[in-house]
Amino acid sequence: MDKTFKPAELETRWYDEWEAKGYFAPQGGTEAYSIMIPPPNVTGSLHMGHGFQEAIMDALIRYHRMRGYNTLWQVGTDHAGIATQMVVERQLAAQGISRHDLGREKFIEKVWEWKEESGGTITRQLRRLGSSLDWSRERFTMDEGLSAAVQEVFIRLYREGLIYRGQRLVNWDPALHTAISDLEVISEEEQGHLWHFNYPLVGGEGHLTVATTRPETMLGDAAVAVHPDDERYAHLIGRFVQLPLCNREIPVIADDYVDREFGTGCVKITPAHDFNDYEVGRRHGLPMINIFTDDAAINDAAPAAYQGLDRMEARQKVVADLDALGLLDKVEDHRLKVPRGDRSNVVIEPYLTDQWYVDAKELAKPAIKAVEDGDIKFVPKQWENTYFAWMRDIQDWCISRQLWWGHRIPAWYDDDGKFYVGEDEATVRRDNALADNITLRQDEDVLDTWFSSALWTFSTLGWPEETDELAMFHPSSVLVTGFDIIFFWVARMIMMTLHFRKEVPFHTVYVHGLVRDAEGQKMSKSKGNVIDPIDLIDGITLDALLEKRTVGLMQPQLASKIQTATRRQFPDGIAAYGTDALRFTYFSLASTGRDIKFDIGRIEGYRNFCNKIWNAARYVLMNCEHEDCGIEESADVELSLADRWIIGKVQDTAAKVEHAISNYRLDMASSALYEFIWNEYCDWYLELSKPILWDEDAAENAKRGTRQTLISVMETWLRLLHPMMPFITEEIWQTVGPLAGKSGPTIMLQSYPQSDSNAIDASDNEDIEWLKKVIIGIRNIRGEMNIAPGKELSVLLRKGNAEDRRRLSQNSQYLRKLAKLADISWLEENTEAPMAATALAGELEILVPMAGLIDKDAEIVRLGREISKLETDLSRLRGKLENAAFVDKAPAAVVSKEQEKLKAQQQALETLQDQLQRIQNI
RNA sequence: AGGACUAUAGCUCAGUUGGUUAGAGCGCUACCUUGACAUGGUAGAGGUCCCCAGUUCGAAUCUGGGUAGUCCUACCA
Repeated sequence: MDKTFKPAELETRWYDEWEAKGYFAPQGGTEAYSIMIPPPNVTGSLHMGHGFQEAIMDALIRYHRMRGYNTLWQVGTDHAGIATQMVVERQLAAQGISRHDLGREKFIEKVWEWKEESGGTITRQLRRLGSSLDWSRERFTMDEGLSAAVQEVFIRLYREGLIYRGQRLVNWDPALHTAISDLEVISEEEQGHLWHFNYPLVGGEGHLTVATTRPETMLGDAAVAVHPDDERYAHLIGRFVQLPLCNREIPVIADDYVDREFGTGCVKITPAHDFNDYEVGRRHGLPMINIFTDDAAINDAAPAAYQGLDRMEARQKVVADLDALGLLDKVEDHRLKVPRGDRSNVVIEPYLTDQWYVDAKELAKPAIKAVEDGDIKFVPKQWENTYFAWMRDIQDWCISRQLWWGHRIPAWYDDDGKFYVGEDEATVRRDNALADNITLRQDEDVLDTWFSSALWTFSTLGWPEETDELAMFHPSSVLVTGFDIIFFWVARMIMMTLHFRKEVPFHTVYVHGLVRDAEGQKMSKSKGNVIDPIDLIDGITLDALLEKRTVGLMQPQLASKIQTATRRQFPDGIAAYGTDALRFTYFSLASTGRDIKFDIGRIEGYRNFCNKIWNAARYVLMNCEHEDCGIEESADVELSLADRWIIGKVQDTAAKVEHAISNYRLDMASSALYEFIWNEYCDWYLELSKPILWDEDAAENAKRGTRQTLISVMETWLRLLHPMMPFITEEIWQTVGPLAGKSGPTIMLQSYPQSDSNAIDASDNEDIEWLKKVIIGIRNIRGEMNIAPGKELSVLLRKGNAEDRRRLSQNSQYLRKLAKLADISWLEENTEAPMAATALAGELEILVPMAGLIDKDAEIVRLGREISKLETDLSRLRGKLENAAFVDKAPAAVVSKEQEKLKAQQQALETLQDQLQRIQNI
């Protein structure tokens, strides 16, 4: 084995082998465990959030697979309607072509080409992460099977009256020319203005002043509203005002939607261009005057002077014209929330169109109940509130999109605009007895991407067929996802699955945090702070990283700023840390209810951990390979104290890991393993094994026992660690496994260690703790007194009880070796102790004679520090115990524990004070 | 406007039902290339657990009120 761990080569080697041998496929068994991957965008690439999420899922999957569940991790990708179409359109635009130049059919061909070309990126990256996905069942949301499921769901919902077509105000994206759902609109506060206009009253005297942030919409005004109880305007209700620029008269109406306190208390009502006004308009039977084209330019419903102007040009002209007429009262600065499309980033317009809707209210009812009843649990639980809040006030879901890439809506129109829903044109004709001479044309629109993702848990398993996979793996065990798509995806999956399967899609929703950069900023291309997980695995030079972060920016002027920041943060680029280190970093940060600030220092630490593991294996193999490790049942072995202790410790660790994973606390599982492997197994046990293995006088069965323990405990923790660090554990296990008597082609399919508390012996633990205390006491003196590490010491022991004597007699070998002692012996009663530095282990006094080694003043300082620590501690303890209320009311066990502590500390203090005095008196 | 989350060492974070001397990693200081490992070892320094009040014998932990930050939802023209 190499001296340092080199992940690159063995990772791909093992992944290829696992995949080729089919280990990722379900292995059979009666109890199922399944996870459906949140399908990434087929043309996308992996980001840190994916990396985090996949790592969590893979650990859960590997853990359950090893525990003998029939385990399926369903893989697949999403067609991501708008996102993908935009990419292809942008490519075409670079060649000066629009999708309309190509026509629908040709354009869709292009998209499929692009999918074939780029679709492998993300799946390749998923493999690099070690994800044990069942590639043999890979699905795509526009597969034949999934498309059939989409169609089935649409038609059935339509027939049940849960999908309908209607004319409503929608969020219209004037750049993409499509409706989008409320969730796809991002509203953020921006600086704007509030314009105050005077609308003259019809019949002469005076005017009403209205305020607006969007002056151009006045061209579509249908009324002015005041509050019904507003005395200022009560007498005007029912009269008319002259709508300037338009030569129309519009009524003054009363509606309690109006806030009397805001502005003038008069609101212009534009029913076709504002969601609130739309409702007011409906209540009052006002005309819906649409003044926009699809591009949000002014259409011919407006006065000729404005027709054809873009909305922003129209805004300026309206303001200028009103000003010219003396009707502009004033302009104020005003902060307002501006709605923008999450993809296009252009300002969204409320726009009156015909669209398809899902009656979400109806579907939400059982979906709410499922969570209320605990059929679905959120981890952490607080997300249930978020879910309820949204579901209880859910709005109908606009599912049609005016795009070409997606599932086309299975509806056909005749020339009268009458529509028919069905599988295909022929079926529609037949079912509706439509003559051949009636022309039918299919709805041009496609469905929202999330419509097909909502069916993901069951459509991937073959629904609407009742397949064996559905029976076995549905409902899935857990959904691992970010909170950002609880509404987009999680809620809709719950609704659709309950409706069509009458069962939940998953039993648990594990919601993880967002991965942010070191400053806590969201990672985004435009911020130039994106880290590609693959670059953490393979490493990347500074130049390549700079290139990656600045190429293809939407706003190229940001490039130099990004370069500066990148150079500052990664002056030498990024080192190659390997997949296992990256995964372990994710786990260590996966605590609940908290976003992750990605700190490069963490991954470095876990890279070192990999190296530690590697070298521990080298040590173990060096001592065990080609040696008798006592793997036969009948082997004559004697286990040392250290052997028995570490065997217990690994069981203890197994219990901790099991508990942590069952609570989705992968951070706790990872830290339990880290601490055990590094601080117990490597730091102590490997050291404790040396006195036996290297002692020529040691009995053969004792050596055999230690070898057996070395190898079997390592083999056990390799399996414990495998779900988190699949590669390094597999590589080492290949050699270690057989030496421990295990057979099988891969660690992946070995059984997961089940903790056995019988293996834990309390008195062995105490003995080792005692040993550690004595060794640390001596090392402390050594370190503080600057005694050369190689210098062998002669140490005396004093006081102490029978247990101390027993422990010394049984463990002096360990002490000599680990504390580098020439000699350790008891100071006989009545013998004068030499001048010495002192350490304490309970009652036991450990004396390191000073002769020539120790500086008197330094020891005085050291003792002084120890003493003052004890004194602070003691005064706190005394205060507590002198408090009658504490002694009376606290549980007896707590009180006696404090009393014992007090006693021990007092004794320690006295000892040290004596010692200090003696030294001072020299 | 409503709601959620966060605040612990210089940095990134643990701390499960209130009882620890408040922990880890990184960083820092000193010493050390000892036959697994300098991507290492040994020892050490470093904390007003955001602030204020309350409950309690006892609060980092529970309650209330602040402060700061992050986010979600709904929005006033």
